[in-house]
Amino acid sequence: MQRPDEKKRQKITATAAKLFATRPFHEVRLDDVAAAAQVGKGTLYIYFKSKEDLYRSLIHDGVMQIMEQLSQSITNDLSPGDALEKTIRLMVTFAYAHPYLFELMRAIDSFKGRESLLPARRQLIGFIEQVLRRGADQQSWTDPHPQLTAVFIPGLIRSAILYGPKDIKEKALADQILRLFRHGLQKETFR
Amino acid sequence: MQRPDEKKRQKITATAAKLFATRPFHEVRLDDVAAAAQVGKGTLYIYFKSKEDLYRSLIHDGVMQIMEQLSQSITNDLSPGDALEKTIRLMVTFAYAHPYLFELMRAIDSFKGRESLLPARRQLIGFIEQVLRRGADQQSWTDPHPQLTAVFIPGLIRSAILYGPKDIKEKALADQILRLFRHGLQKETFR
Amino acid sequence: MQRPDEKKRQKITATAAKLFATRPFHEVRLDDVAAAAQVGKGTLYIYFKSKEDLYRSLIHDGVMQIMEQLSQSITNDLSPGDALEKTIRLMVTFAYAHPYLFELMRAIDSFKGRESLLPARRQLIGFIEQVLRRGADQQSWTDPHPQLTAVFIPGLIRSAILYGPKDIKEKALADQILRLFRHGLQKETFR
Amino acid sequence: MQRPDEKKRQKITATAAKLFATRPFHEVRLDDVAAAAQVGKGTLYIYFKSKEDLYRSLIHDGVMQIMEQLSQSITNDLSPGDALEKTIRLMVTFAYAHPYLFELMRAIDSFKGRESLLPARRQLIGFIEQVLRRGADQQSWTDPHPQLTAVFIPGLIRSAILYGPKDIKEKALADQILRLFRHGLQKETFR
DNA sequence: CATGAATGAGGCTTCATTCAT
DNA sequence: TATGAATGAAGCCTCATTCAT
Repeated sequence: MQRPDEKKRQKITATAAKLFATRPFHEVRLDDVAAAAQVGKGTLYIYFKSKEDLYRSLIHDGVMQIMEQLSQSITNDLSPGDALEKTIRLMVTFAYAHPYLFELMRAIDSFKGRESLLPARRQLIGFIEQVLRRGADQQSWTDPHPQLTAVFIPGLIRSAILYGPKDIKEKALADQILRLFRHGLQKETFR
Repeated sequence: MQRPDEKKRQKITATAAKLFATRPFHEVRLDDVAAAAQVGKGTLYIYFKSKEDLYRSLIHDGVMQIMEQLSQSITNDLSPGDALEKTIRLMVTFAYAHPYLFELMRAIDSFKGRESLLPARRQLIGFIEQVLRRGADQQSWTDPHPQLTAVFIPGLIRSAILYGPKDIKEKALADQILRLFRHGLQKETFR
Repeated sequence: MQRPDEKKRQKITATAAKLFATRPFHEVRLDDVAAAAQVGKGTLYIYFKSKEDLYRSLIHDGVMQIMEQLSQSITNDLSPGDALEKTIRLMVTFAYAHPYLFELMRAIDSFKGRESLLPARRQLIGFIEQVLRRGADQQSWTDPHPQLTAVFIPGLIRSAILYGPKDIKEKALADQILRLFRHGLQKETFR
Repeated sequence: MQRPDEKKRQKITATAAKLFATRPFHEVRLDDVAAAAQVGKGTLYIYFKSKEDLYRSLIHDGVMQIMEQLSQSITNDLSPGDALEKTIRLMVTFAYAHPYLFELMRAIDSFKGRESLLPARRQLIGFIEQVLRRGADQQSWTDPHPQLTAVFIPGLIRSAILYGPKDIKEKALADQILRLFRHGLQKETFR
């Protein structure tokens, strides 16, 4: 990803992320992106092939970052329970550090070439699924549909970030998700 | 002389829902909507103020329908557990019956007048929250953040519908969500 | 000019005149005309062939009315000076009685078929020209360009009505025009 | 890199003036303006906010030009009579040099924001009025309504240009107007 | 004759993309 | 590499006109 001026590329990326998160794709004008990033409009086309390419790059880069962090942190020597906890905490932390990413993923799967932008997301879901499968295989828990549960995790984070109470804290969110996965809503006495 | 026709409005609505669900807002052409609905382009503007108004109406109508079904089905004589189960099953059923709605809600919250279309969604979330609070109040379960949990429910359904395994069945999805809420992933010995 | 319902036709005409005088042609919607005239939109097409036909009719009818009044009042037994005075006073009176007409004539000559709507105006100008020529022929006055002077008269009235001081009275306007024609701005002593 | 080009703006202005003078506002297509000016359609919007803005600019610029010429030529050391003559000759000359302007002013006062474009016109009328008042003050002539007479002058020119004999010459027009202002139609014995 | 819902041609305008500088 | 003026395809929307009732 070494381009002529990596600094400038990142300035564009950061600016664009903000704008794309704030309004829907079709309301973001490249004029605005360029102005906000303090570069010429033509400059955008030096770093990105098109508006859609810029947009996809944002998502791709973001998801790739989570993926990298996950693959580094979630090693096979962790117990399945620890792996799941770490996965969730790491994703929640990431969501708070990159408040735009989950909002951005909003429309990602709807572009014409739907297939072309799933890979990064698929990888992420696949990774989570493996964590869940390991837990089921090792009988740490039971899950008839780990593939389904895997998509639940980003789904929960996204809905919390976008629609949840504004004052919810990172730790509270992670705890609540973990609580759900550990023992649902049931009374403490079940534990 | 013809009177404004509710049938025609619904034909447009149904057609538009399909198209808006298939591609992102900015890729849906009103020409196509009109053609698919077999009405003139101008006719759209008899029933809807603008493209965005049409889009918002779809969501609004859909969410309102869920709301109505919920308010009719979820009565206070149900036990909290039954109320939660019924809520989830009803929403999942609705999601399968209206495969476009959850897809549509994708971008809805990003339009300029964000505030203007949340009401319906807020109502829905508020309703779910009440169900959850009743359960907590009556000590059927414990939930430190019912407002957060409330947004989880549509979030789970949405992520399953959009990104889950294509062959997942309605019952399996509802069961999985219920399982999660009832006792998480745990076996007796979980952790 | 006997149509099915002459009352209704006149109501439309009167309403349309007001609207066309208030805004430029392209800003007057037939929807508005119909609503203001309290008739259905389709009804307009019973009385007029098209929007432009409606517009032209307004002018045509108005100019024809002036013409009729002029031909009745300005007879050959009048002295040229009296004829000119009567012509001017009559036109000014008409302008005050039909405040919209001169405003309406604004754009009349610019439509595609420019030639097709001049006739009424030409007749009017021609009539005034005859009055002027008679005065010149009978040596009541001198005018090297009676055809030019003829167009001056409606031009003066129009500019006074549209751009003149709002409080100018009918008599004052007629007097001022007559004064100009009689002895220009020159000092009273010339008289 | 190209800078916004005053030349290009003027090319557009000149072209548009021709077209707007030829047909009424609503029959002028911006496509045609762009094509005739040999610029892209979008280019129009770099220099003008909208079709109406383009139109108004034409008038405004034109009236401003007359104003400038007048303020430069009509100085207080001129006798009132000379000032009036110069004013009229200058305006007539301008009308012949810019055959479109008076035609353009046709509909100008009817747009929604009527107030917004009168300033230039008002200035012009105000200027003429001053010339007339000076003459009256210095007893060069008598005029009970200089404000009315002031609007007469552009009114006369306009009607002559638009409706007068096609072959009338610039000098003949100015002479005729001057004759009118100097001593009306009278022969020594008029009336 | 009267109506107003329906139509669709066509306009204005936007905005991603290009390219001369 | 960087710029932003220029472009023109394409969309939303309007509104004169039609026609079923």
